[in-house]
Order: sequence, then C-alpha cells, then structure tokens
Amino acid sequence: MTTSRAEARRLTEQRILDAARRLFGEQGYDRTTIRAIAAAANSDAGLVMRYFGSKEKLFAQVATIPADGPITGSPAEIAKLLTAGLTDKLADEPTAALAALRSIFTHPEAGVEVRAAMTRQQQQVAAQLPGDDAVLRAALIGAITLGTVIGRHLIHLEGLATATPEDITAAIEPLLSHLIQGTPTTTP
Amino acid sequence: MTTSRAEARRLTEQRILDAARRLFGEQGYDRTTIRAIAAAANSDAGLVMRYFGSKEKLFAQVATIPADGPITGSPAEIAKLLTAGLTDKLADEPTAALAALRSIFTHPEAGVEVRAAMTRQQQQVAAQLPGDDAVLRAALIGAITLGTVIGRHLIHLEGLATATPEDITAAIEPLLSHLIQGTPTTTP
DNA sequence: GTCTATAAAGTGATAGAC
DNA sequence: GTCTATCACTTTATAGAC
Repeated sequence: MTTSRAEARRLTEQRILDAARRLFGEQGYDRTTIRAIAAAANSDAGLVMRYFGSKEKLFAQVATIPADGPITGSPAEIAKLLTAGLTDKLADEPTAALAALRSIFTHPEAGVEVRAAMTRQQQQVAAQLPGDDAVLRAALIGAITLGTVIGRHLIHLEGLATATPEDITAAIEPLLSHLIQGTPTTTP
Repeated sequence: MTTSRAEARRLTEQRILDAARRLFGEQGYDRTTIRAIAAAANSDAGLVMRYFGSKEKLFAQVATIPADGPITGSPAEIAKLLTAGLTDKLADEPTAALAALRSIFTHPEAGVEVRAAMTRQQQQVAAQLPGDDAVLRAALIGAITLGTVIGRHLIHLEGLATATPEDITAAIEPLLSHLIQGTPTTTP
C-alpha cells in the first residue's frame, strides 16, 4: 500500500477525468457543475480547479471526437470503411464523443469540435465521389451517421436503441452505397 | 394611435414570445436568460415573469414540435408524404422546432418533446411497412430526417446549408423509398 | 400596465489553512 | 497533496413603487 504522493495525484486526476467525461456526457456542459464532478470523483471543487485550471479546460480535455482513419479507395472500399466506422460508433457508448455531442448545440466549443470532425470526414469522402452533387451526398452520409448515433445513444429511439450494431449497419449499408455511387439520371 | 391597455399588453406579450422563441432557438434553454429575452423584447424581466409565471412555462409555450399530418397509404404515398414533410422542415427555419431541438440534449422537457414527436411518427410509419425489421427501418427514416435537419439548420454543414430543399429531398427520396419497401433478401 | 429593488440560491474561481 | 472558506458574480423569482 505504498502510494507515493505523485502517484496519488495521478490517481485523483484520473478519477476526476473519468467523472467529468461521464457527467458532461450525461448532462452537457452547462448543467454539469465543478462541484458535482468533484463529488463524483470523491474529491473537491478546489482540487479540480487546481489541476485543470478551469471548467472550460477540463471540458476540452475530455470532450473530444476521436478522428476516424483515412477513408479512401474504390467506391466499394469507401462503403466498407464507412460502415465499419458506423458499427464502431454504435457498439459501445463512446463516452468522450457523447460529452461533445450532448453539448454540441449549447456549448460553442463543442459545436466547433463536432463540426470540424464532420467536415474533415465529409471533405475526404466528397473528393472521391463521382457526380457534381458529391458534396451534398457526402454531407448526407454524415447526416445519416449523426442521426443514427444520436438516435441510438442520446434519444434512445425505439428500434435503434435495442438492435445490434450489425443489424443497424446492415440496414444502412445499401443507403450509403447508393449515395456513394451517385444517382444515375434515369430518363423516365 | 388609440392602443387600449388590453391591446398594449397583448402586443408586449407577443414581442416577448417572439424574442423567447428566437433566443431559445439560438442559444438553448440554459444559456438564454429571462433578462436577455426581456431586453430583446424591449421589456423587462419582471414583466416576463408576471406574464408567463416562470422561465420553464415560457419555454414550454414557444418550444414545440408541430405535429406532422397523418402518414398513411400505399408505400408510394408514404414516400411522398415523408419527402413532402422533409421539404417543409428544410425550407424555412422552423423557429419553434429549433428552440426545442437545440435544447434536446440538455433540457429534459425539450428531450421528451422531441422524442414524443419522433416516436409518434415512427410508430405510425412502422405499422405500415412490410418486413420484420419495420421498427428499425422506421427509426432510420426518423434518424435520417433528424440528421438532415440538424445538419442544415443547426450545424450548417457544407452542402446541406446551401442546397435548395428540393435538391436535398431529391437526393434523399430514393433512400426513403428503399427503407419503405424493405430489403428483399437477395441470394448472392 | 410597467419597471425598479431586492431576495435567495447557486455558480466558477481564489486564497490559504491543514 | 488535500480541502475549507470565501469572493464576486449571475441567475430566477418576488414585492412593491410609479
């Protein structure tokens, strides 16, 4: 039971980070108080401030959207990468991302974080899609992903909250493929 | 210039409601203060409280999701109704809905409001879809709608924010049709 | 009908005792 | 290293003057 002072500090710091991620994800930035975080981490508000400087900085440290890997290749490969990424996002609660996601509409910094992550992926995808409405279709791919993740993890929509990630992805895959290939203008 | 007292009151009340709808829609519930609403309505905080009782009640009055008409008929008719509804939601900023939408993740009451509206439509649609995964597909229709509206009005995603509602709907229509008809299990 | 003054409670942040 | 006490500020909500 020899916890050095430095190690003890590292541990409390970690407990605070975990509690902050969880609470920010559950209630959003504004409704989560430093006091509540401290209490959940079995610590106190003073320490939280001392370690992380401000509520804002603590939020920035725990509310991050993990960047997806590069999305490139043939249309079929792109489809595969996108569905794989979606399955990931649906599988286990992405705690850090949820913290950013939940605050996206009310906290400016969370907004730019999510927007940046989405734009990053969208531009990457759009560059490889055929057709002159590639940007719109890439945006729709992002919108579908966003709507599905929100529907499952934040709104808990019946049908999305309970189904397995594989079932959901299977139902979405054809939609993504359609968007990737582009709409051939069929003459009526 | 004969504005009776009753009429004057009605006018200020309306100004307050308009300002509240706008500010709640722009900043969400928590970040919008009664003082700010009063200022935007050229009134004062005391009056706002006097007229509406509490911030909560004022929010409940202005943050509502307008119910869509009944969605029923043949698969083709359902598709038509859904795309028409989507075009509406994309056309002009749905101020009242945005107020509820922006607070959906941080304000409990806004959450149930949006969730109720989505579940209502989802159950209606699911009941008319073929296949044993009808609930999931109906949920996906809702998720796509939600993601698209959010991407356009709240995140202002490149490609979604600028395109015309008709262009967006045209790109989404085939996806909805696919979900409505159900995935015939094609043997490979 | 309208607005000022203030109460009561909670917030992020700081200083300093242990 | 940890925690208590407190500051300075903002919030909703209320009472009452004009």
